[in-house]
Amino acid sequence: MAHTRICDLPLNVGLGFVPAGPSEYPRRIMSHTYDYTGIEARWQGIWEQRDTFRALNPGDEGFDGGKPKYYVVDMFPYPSGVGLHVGHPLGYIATDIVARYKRMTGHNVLHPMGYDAFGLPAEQFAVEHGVHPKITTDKNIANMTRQLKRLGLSYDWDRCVETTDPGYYKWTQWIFLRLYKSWFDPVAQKARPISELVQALEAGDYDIGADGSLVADTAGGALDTLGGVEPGARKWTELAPDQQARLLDEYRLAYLAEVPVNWCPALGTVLANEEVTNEGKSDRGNHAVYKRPMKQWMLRITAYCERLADDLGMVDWPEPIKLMQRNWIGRSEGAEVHFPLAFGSAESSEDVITVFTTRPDTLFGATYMVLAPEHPLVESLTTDEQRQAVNDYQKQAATRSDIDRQAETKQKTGVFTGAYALNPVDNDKVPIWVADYVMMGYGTGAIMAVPAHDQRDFDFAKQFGLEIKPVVLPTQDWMKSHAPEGCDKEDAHDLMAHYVAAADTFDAAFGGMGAGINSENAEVSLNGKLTPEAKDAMIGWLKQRGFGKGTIQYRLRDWLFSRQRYWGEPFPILHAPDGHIVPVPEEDLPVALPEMEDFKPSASDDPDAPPQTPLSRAPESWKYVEVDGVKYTRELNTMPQWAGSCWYYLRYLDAGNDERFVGKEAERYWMGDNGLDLYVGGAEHAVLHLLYSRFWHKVLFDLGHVGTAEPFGRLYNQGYIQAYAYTDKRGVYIDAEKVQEEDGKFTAGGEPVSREFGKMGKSLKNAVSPDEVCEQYGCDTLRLYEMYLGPLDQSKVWSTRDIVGVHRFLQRLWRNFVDEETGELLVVSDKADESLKRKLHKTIKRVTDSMDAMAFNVAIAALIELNNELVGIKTIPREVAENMIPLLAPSAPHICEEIWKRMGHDDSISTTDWPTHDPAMLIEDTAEYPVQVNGKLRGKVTVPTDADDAAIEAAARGDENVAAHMDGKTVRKVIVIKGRLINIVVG
RNA sequence: GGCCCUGUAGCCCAAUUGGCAGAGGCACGCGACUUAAAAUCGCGCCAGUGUGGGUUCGAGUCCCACCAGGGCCA
Repeated sequence: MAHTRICDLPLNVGLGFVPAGPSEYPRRIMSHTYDYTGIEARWQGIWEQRDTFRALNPGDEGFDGGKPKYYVVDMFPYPSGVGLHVGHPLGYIATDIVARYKRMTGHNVLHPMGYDAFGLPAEQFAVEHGVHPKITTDKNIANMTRQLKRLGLSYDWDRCVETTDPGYYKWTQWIFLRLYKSWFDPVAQKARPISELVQALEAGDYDIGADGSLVADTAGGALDTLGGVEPGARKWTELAPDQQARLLDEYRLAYLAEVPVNWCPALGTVLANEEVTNEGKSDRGNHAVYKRPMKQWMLRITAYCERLADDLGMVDWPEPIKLMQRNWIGRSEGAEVHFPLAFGSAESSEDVITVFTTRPDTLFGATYMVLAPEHPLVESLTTDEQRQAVNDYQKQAATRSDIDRQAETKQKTGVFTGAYALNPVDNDKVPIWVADYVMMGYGTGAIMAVPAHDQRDFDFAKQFGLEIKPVVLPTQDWMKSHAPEGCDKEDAHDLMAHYVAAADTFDAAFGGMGAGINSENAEVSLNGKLTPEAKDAMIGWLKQRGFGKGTIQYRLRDWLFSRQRYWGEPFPILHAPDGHIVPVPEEDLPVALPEMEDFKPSASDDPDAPPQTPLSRAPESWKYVEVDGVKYTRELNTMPQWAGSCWYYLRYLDAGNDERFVGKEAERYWMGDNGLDLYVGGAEHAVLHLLYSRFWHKVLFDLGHVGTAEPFGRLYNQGYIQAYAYTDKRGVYIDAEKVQEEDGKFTAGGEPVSREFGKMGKSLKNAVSPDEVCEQYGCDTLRLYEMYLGPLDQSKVWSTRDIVGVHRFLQRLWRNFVDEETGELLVVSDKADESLKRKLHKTIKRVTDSMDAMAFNVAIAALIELNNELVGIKTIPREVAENMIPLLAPSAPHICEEIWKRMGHDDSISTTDWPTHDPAMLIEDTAEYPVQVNGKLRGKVTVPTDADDAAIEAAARGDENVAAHMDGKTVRKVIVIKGRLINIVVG
């Protein structure tokens, strides 16, 4: 498929400079001052001309397989209409420095860039302005590419990917089909082709249980996780073909399901849980979101919960990000407990309420049960007397948001169903209530309430006068601070007696761990057992008696994968008239988006408005496909924005491949054993993109399409660039550029404004464009400034005022190397003197260490220091110049290329070897030791570097002031730390 | 409410990971150059590390509590 990608368009630096070939390198320049504009445009032209940063794949001509690989990727941007502000390139500059540094240390470096171009803003802009999203997207990509190229970033632009490119989303669709055509084998804990499930079923390895679960046909316990032996199990061969098809759909990793979804009428689409804020609003646009059932595509990410959590152990990521992912996955260990209904027979599942609890050890204290208002059993359980009250309550609950319902401070509400269940441990009748503090979406939508040991249950029980039975003995301290008036808080026995007799008189529930009390039946006793032990004992008993089992519960839900949008990937799916689903044959991919005039989503204020996808208005010729005389309808939803970003790092490896999503050899080489060597982006993607992406990667791994279990071996989060923002007296943001400062007061147009502070961006009107800075100071200055602001992973404040600091550094560097009067190079073949040489080697070490630690601010500081040293001398010894310029080259590549060229090198500095320091040059002949007496600095002594501890100690004792402080006291201890200090402890 | 991160000079930040608190930049002051200013060059200025405890011969660094700012989850 022939198509022109926007990022293929030629460089337009907008400076009237037409890139010249290397042979046309200008020999004479009019002015000899630091002409960053000319230098930067010239070198950017040369790099582009020479393909300097093209990365070779195995098999390419000139590929050197002997070098180690280094694959470094930025989280690719959304091509927004306003272009880049200086906050965006923070990470890009950092990865560029790493890429350039790694090239110089002998690595094959792959450093690509692309665009995540599907999504709401382009579509919304298109709707508002009547322009096709393709046109705005292309325009924005062209602009951002121009901005990025102007920063001198060493991307291999030949590998640029755009998620909206049919040549790209062909493979997004292909991967979707991999998910559709796979199932998750819970025994092997991996995805397998669905055809293997069919084979297993045909071979009779599994039977089908009454509830559709697979039941191992063998007696062995290995397949236990698939479900217990069920009496109503049927053979695969007994099923009708459509039943077989439906059964398979139950196991696919991509499946259609009628599920309660987050419906946002204002956006006219559904949203994933991850796209809904805590306030129950849409992440984008802050519109109201409602729960409603809809038939949607889902991806079975929950099958991978365990591996997604466990495999975080094998990647080098910031701990807080790992923690956030673990929290999001939300693994909790506990037990599933079946409560028989008081008047049921407990023979079939309908007569049982199943709950999940993390505290099975408190089962003896379960004095009532609560169902979520949406729980399917509410209808059948409720007695006639209570029906009216329950129905009213359900209606009322539907209007409250989940957050509202879960707030612990809020007063609890609820209503009795009139029905009872039996606590399996003692056959006590426990009332079944309906209350909205229990969510249908988590666990089973039903809980056993243990009011003595759960605060929400405690509040509820107090409010409705339900029994509070303590079954865990709290700590002394806890009882002391929560005991009611009238009991002796200093008397442990009195406290305990009070608690056991009347836990409801205490002012809170005890949720901690402790010894069991009141927990005994004929077969099991938890009394005296500590919580973990008690849990095990209870789970053992439950399992033995068939009342439950130990399970692991996850917070993560399956991924809602349909959107009612135009500007997204179409699904490669056809619907037959009889409702069954047929995947589009892979040779027919991509299913291209149809050309459409009207692609507006059907937005509405009415939460009950029926969802209508833009593609339902597509031309008939697109919507319907006839195969073998059957008229199929295409799937009319599109994929969410996250789809394209799930795998782009794989496409970079082999961007032009029309045969495969990525060539095997390219994938094996660049992904290596641990995936990406460095992945840099904002922490805001901690739980969305990074989780989805890992999930897809694992599926591809299971199916043998990629060779690593994890995609991103190392992750690094850059901080945000923040900036001052200003509001007028109405609280409206004012353009930061219009604000003036006088005597610490801020005004705009004569009106006083107040200063705030926040992440740079359009909404706070405090964005600074990199174009402005490049024009005024050059991009080398911008690059240095952004790195010099502070540690990369921390947020820092943009201050245009401070840019001059690094700019002065570059000017000073220029003057150190080039005579501004004559343009003459000031590098000479003289030897450097000893102290300068030492300084140089110290700098090499410091810069190298800092580069490895990604502490670019420190690396730059070290180079400024060395440069300041050179200010004092008229000419630069070549041995200094030859080392110093390469040290700076990754950070400020343009000026370094220019000086390098003038020093007589014809090759780009980017291919030069990174300097190495001579350890001998770091060793001084003598060392100065601070001498402490009792930890306080009392003197300094200078001794030969190779002096032994005794000699150092002797020298220290010889110091006059030290001796004075030791006078008349006994020396208790002498600590001599080689190369550090001496501490004499006296007393 | 829980968890995580951060707190060093007027400001941004270093500190070899437990070893002399100061590398660098900004701002400021003085001087040189200049008719003058800018630029440039030179010199100088300033904190005991948010607060209170603890561990240690020794704490910016480790532990506990609190305070402030930021983030994530409720």
